[in-house]
Amino acid sequence: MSSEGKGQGRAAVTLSDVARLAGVAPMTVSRYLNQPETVREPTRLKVRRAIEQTGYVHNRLAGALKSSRTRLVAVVVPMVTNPIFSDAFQAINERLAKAGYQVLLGVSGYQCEQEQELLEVILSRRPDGIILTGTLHTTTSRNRLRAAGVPVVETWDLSAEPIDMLVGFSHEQAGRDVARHLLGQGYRHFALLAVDDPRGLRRADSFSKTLAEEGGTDLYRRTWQGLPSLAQGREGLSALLQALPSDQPGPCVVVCTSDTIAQGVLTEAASRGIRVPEQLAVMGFGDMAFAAHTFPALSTVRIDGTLMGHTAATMLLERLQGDSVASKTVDIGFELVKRESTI
Amino acid sequence: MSSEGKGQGRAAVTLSDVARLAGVAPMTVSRYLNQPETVREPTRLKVRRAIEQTGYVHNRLAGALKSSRTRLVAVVVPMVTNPIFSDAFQAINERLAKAGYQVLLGVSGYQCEQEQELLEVILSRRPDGIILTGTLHTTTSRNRLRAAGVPVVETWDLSAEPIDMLVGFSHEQAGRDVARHLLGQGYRHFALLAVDDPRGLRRADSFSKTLAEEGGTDLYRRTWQGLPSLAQGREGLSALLQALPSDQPGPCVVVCTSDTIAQGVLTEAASRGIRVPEQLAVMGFGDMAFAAHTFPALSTVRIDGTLMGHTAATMLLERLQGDSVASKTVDIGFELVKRESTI
DNA sequence: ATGAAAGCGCTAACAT
DNA sequence: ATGTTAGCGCTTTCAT
Repeated sequence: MSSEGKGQGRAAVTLSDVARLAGVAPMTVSRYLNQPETVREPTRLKVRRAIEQTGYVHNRLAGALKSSRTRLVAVVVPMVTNPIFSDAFQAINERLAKAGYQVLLGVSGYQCEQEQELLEVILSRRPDGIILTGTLHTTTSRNRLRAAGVPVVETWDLSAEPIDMLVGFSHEQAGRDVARHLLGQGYRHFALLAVDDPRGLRRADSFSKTLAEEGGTDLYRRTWQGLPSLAQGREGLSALLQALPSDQPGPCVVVCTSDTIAQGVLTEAASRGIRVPEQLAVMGFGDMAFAAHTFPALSTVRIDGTLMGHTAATMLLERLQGDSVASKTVDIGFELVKRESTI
Repeated sequence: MSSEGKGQGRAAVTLSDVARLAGVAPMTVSRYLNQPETVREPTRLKVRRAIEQTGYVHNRLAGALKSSRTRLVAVVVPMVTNPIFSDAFQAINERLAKAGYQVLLGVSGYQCEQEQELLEVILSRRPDGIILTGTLHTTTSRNRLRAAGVPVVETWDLSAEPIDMLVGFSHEQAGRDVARHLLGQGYRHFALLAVDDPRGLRRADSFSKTLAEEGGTDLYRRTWQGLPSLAQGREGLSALLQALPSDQPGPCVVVCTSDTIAQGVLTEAASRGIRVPEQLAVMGFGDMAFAAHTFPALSTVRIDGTLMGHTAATMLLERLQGDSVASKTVDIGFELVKRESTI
């Protein structure tokens, strides 16, 4: 190869090389790169040409070291394969990219010890900000984050004591509202299909508790480990049908902590010729893209992931630009969406 | 707040502070951090204590500047909300994290001009390696990448002229194999539902071409822009049914460039009481997690995203560790999975 | 509007 | 096994 790559060929082009070729000081090139408007057009032209000729690529590593601004934001998600996070993550990235920041990704695997290790690695990169999923962190993590003085946004939850900033919604309230809504529709028989993610579990518990308090009705419950899947929904309904008394007096609602599980329930129902919602009702969570297009269309709880991501990124950017010190908490709420899978 | 954050309080703790407190040279602390086995236990202990006392967090920014190794790998995906990439992305991240590398995320939005801009920003971070999606890049991008001398792995495709390393499968062959398989099963009436992503389109074109050459049969085709969705599948089948002659002599296969679209077709079929595969057959692509659990179970083309991601990361890491200069191409292949949605 | 000096915090290379 | 020296490539700060 004839390239002048850093690996094999000559030393990489530096800002000083560009400056020499352009006949200006290195500082002028730096200004051209960072605040072009402070450089006069004739000078800009010289610099531009020199950059083109040399094929110079700005080195933000060195700049960051001096200025202690990396323009890096670390985003920690539990699992990239869980589509519930995709919209928020996409929105975060979009917003940050537009503002000239880049995303350093961390995957915590739903474990706060793993998150703690991750955070150490992340902090060693000196990100300008950190966006976390959830409010469940080790004490060490919280202390380190505070000590580092990095702006932090926690997402997907509300908590009494955020590390710094927070955007999310109340999972307790979501569970409660679903229970009340279904009780209000006249349902008295419930099944709950959940995966063991911490927030989903809290919704489920809140749901059960509300039922116990306000309905006094029976509840079949099944919990899985890992990611929500169609298979769980199918399996869950099969098991439920076996557990159900044959003299079941009224229709049962299957409440799922994820739309994906709910879609599995609908699928299993279709495969058995069970009519939804007449014989069996189904409630999802998330209002993912497909929820409006299942058959029958899925009643669910809408979470606006895009809004959450956008809000999180915006809060962070505002803090990064201005100096508004106020810790802020934003409740983006949720919305019950009644479609055809429930009465 | 009483924290010693970089923002408000005192200056951040540096490696030299730790060294002073431990009564050793800065270099010894650096060794402790990077190759602890080269430091004797008594010294290690002193350093460990000093780090704990000061709450020191390693600054890899400065280290990277000196050593020109960032331990950063940039990963560019078209869209994080497209679940087809999730498994591969997850596998990449896992493999890299285990090896002490971190992922810098880039989202190209399926546009190679956008990718080009992204690449400039990415290169300014001096990543040790780059993993790209697809082989469609601007000439400028290819040149810059080569000039930078960064190891590059392109994924999700095979191409005559990779930039550096490559792992994927042949979309032409996939389209052809699907066509031949279905012709072999006796199908003569075809519909094709596609989204306009470049690789899906190539599969679709190859499929159509093979049909024209080897089957001479009719083909209904519909293409959407953007991400694959359930809604497209439902809409696509509705439109197809209207377009179909009422005296249709045999069953039709709906071939989709994504499992998600195929799931939509199954959903629409179920909602209309159309029996699959007797009255209508459906073929997906991807073998995503749900494909084995739809009703009926979806025949599809399996792509092992986890394997692809793992392979890509491993190739990169090998290059980063050893100095094997050989450009390598890996064909991970694909597999036709016959389930119940086709005969 | 441009330049000169100094140094961000670490590690490669070379001692000891 | 540990220490010393020098400097990575940029930007802050202070001149001009």
